[in-house]
Amino acid sequence: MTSAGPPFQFDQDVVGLAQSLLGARLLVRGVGGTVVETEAYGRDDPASHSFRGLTQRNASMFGPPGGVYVYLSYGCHLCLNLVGRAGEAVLIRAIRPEVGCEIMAERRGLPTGAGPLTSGPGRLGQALAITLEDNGKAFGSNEFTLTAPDRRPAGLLIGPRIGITKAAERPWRFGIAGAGLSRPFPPQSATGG
DNA sequence: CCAACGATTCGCT
DNA sequence: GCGAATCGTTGGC
Repeated sequence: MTSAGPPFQFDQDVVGLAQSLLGARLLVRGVGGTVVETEAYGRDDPASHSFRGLTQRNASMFGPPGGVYVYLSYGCHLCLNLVGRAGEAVLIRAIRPEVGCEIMAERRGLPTGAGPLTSGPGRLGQALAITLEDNGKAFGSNEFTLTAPDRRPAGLLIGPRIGITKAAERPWRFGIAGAGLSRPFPPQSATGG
């Protein structure tokens, strides 16, 4: 039919949310592609921005499920998150660029068709022109659309999260094998594919 | 108030 | 593979 897929279920455990996001079509102001890499950040999670409770920066993490949480990383990069249950969020680490590739390349300062557009949270934020103004907005709005895949994609990868020092042993990074990942997954983490 | 620290990326060795 | 860039948030004094 004309349906682009089932509605997305935001109100679920953040680990399941991070996995179910894989294969979804993400568009920000009409530009984007398919989510291929995510990380889960929980409420009682030393690596999470919400670990020490509500602050001004992480306030949107405690907002309604389906919200947009944007933060500035290393003073340079704006990273996009999907808010789940209170204090939980999914960092979108990589998408496969499909819609508006020329726009994304221009935003990244790269020639069309050359270089990584949206593999890595900082690159993705730049390619999708994410700003702190987007913090607190909602997925499902005109600006942020998210469509779940008809089927769970094959080739699920599971591994430890990237770039953190606390709770690094938690296998809360998820990806789709063979896609444009920000970094390779450790060996032996492929399942079902 | 001040110092330390990132959920990163890019360029150079 | 390693280190600088860069600045808001955080925690301690």
